[in-house]
Amino acid sequence: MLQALSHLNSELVEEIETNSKTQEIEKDTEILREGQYVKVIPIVLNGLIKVFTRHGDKELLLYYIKPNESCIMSFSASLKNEPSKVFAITEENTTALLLPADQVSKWIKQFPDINTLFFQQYNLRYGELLDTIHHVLFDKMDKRLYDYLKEKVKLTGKNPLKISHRQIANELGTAREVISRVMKKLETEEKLKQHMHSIELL
Amino acid sequence: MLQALSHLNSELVEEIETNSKTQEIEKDTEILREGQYVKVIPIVLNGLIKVFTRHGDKELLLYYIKPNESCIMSFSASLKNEPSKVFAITEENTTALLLPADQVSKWIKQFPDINTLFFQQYNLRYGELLDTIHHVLFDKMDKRLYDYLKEKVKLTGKNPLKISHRQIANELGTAREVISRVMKKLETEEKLKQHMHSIELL
DNA sequence: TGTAAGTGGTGACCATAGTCACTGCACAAA
DNA sequence: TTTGTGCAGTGACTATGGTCACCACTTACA
Repeated sequence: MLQALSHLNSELVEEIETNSKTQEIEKDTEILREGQYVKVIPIVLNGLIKVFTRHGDKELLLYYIKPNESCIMSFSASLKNEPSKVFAITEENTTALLLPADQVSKWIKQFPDINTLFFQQYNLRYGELLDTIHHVLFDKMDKRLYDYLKEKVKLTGKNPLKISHRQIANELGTAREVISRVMKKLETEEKLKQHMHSIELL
Repeated sequence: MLQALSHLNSELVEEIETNSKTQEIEKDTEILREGQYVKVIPIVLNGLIKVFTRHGDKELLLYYIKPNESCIMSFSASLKNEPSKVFAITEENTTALLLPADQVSKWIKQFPDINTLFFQQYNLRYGELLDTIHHVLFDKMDKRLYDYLKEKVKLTGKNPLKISHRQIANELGTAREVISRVMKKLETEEKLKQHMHSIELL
């Protein structure tokens, strides 16, 4: 049985399993475009989905959807039949369980248990957005970059990371040159602090 | 009957009315402190609640809870018995309906209809946080200040606004001097544009 | 093998806004 | 009247980071 659903009513789990389909999604697939209407709620089984926002040609990473989490904001969007305000893209090859939005509305009434799970997911995203705000407003680039790299290594399990300065700049909403500069600064600083040697690029 | 609840099951409305109490809260009352555990979910009947976050001695306005809205994040916090990550303060004299958190958990299972309302509230807050992120990261101070003033006039219905530069600076997460400067710049600019004359301070 | 595209490094410059220090002003309490 | 307190205005300085121009290096592929 699916671990993500392990604490739910078995009747509901059966419903979910018969009405949803598991899908393999290749790395770097855009699965949600801003302004798009949402018809499925994905639950990540494994892999990693990146959620971000855009403004002109600047982007900003909002958070990742990790295994056993769902992209709950899809659901809100689907509820009001509103277009999405964010983008989502697979950061790794990802397997996801796709719940049809209309079914989910039904299940919610039929199996109120599922709500606890949904509320938790909402809460999680709210907290992550709040963290993002703190980073953007209160932290300098050096701290933002350092935290970003640490998080990335932790999430992907990859070290060295395979990512270009340009990509990093996008995700942090800044320019490539800035990343170059700050990266260099971090490297020299961190040699002293004995931290940085555990994170490498390329 | 309460307008906020008008589209709910009448049995539920009765439950709510007998188990919740309406409370008058005076302007400038701190109703939620960061790190506090949450036991009631307020629904604003009239007045205005300001929700903000803090980092050191810097603050940032996140959003307002307007009449017929609820502070849904309280609920998430109460669910996991987690401390709150934000602050809330009444911006005006406010009347709120206080739903006991433990009762709400029960109602959710008993009256699944209430979920639609909750999900909508979540969605609203998520969207507002996203807007806040956009303002902070993508907009310059002049635009941020202008939008802030417009919004404030709209919400409070007061013009001229009674608010000090210091307060504005707090809510925008910047310094008083910056507000002074930008305010002056806006005033001269806006005389030309024929916009600003509709918003005044003091 | 030569060319194009992508990547990173770097110096110079600029704009925004955060900080500091000080002024003047209004109002209220002593 | 004097004094204290809070608010606003302002010039000077600084720091951060965004922008521009350009170079060097690698890789792919035509």
